[in-house]
Amino acid sequence: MLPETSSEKNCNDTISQKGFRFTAQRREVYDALQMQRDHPTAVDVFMRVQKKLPGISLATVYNCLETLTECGLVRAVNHERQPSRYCANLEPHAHFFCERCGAVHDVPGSEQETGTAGWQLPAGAVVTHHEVAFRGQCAECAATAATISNSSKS
Amino acid sequence: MLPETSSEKNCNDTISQKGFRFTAQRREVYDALQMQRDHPTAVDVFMRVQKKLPGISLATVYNCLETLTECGLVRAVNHERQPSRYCANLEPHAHFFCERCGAVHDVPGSEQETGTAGWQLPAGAVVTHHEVAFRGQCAECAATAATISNSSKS
DNA sequence: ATTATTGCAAATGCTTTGCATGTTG
DNA sequence: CAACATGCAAAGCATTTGCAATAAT
Repeated sequence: MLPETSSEKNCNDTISQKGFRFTAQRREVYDALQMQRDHPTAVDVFMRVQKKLPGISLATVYNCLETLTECGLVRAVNHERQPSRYCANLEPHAHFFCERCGAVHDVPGSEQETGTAGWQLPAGAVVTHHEVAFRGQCAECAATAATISNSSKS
Repeated sequence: MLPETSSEKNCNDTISQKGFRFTAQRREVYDALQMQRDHPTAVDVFMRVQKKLPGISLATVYNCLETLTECGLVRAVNHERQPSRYCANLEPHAHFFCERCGAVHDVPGSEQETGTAGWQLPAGAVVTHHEVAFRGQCAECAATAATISNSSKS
C-alpha cells in the first residue's frame, strides 16, 4: 500500500466518521493541499484542482475546504483580512508571513507546547487554541530590498 | 495639564508629523478607543462617536481608524476573518478571543519579549512583527456552558 | 429512494473608493 | 487658495447561500 493511498484511506475514514462523503472534489482539494504545501488560497486550490476536474466550481472548492477543515484534515490560516490560506500540516506550528511577496511558511517550534505559560490570561478563561504568527520579509525579499537600498545609495 | 489633554497633545503631534491633520473626527475616534478599551469594531466605534458627532459617516470612521493605525496610535486586531477590532493599548501584548460571546481581552505576557527564540524560522527571514492569539471561552461563557451542561445531565 | 453534494448565480458582509462638498492651515 | 478630509453612494473582494440538478449510499 503506497503512502498516498494510505493517506487517502485515512482521509476517507475521517470524513465518513463525520457523516460526510469522500467525493472526487474533496479528494482533489485535499490532494492539492497535500502535494503543494505552499499555503494556497481558495482560488489557488481552485486553479490547481481544475486541471484534474475541469468542471469544478469555486463555490465547491470553498465548500470542500470548509468540510475538510471541519473534519480536522486541513487548517485555515488567516492573516490581517487577507484571503484565507490552507494548510495540510497538522503538526502544531506557527506561520511566517512575508509582507512583500505574500509567501507563507510553516514555523515549527518547541515553545508551541509551552502554551499559556508566561501569559497573564483573563481569570477563568478556558483556552482551546493558541496561534502564533510572525510577519516580516522572507530571505529572497530581504535580499532584494537590500540590493535596491544599496543601489539607491550609490 | 490633565492626562487626557497631554494624551491628545501627543496624538496631535504624532499625526502632524506624518502630515495628517488632527480633525474632530479623528480625535473622537481616538478618544472612543482610549476610553472604552473593549476592542470595538469599526461599527461599534461609529455608534459611540455618533453621540458626539451625529453627522459622522461610517466611511470616515474607517478612514480615521486607518490613519490612526498608520500613525501607530492604534492597533488593528484581526481574528479569523471576523470584523477588525481596534485597540489603543500600544504595550506589547497578545489577545484572547472568546469564541462564544466574541469578547476580546488583552493578554500581557513576559514571553512577548522572548521573540523568535525557540522557533525554527525560515533561514534569512527578517521578522518585524510577532503576534500571539488565544481562543477559547471567557470566564462568564465557561460558567454558562458548565451550567447548561450540568442541567442537561440531571 | 433518500440524503448529501455539486454548480451556478445571486447575495452577504466588511471594507474601500470616487467624487463633490466642506474645512483647515 | 491649495491641500487635505469628510460624507455619501457605489464598488470591491472574499466568502456564503439558495436552489435545481446530480450523484452516492
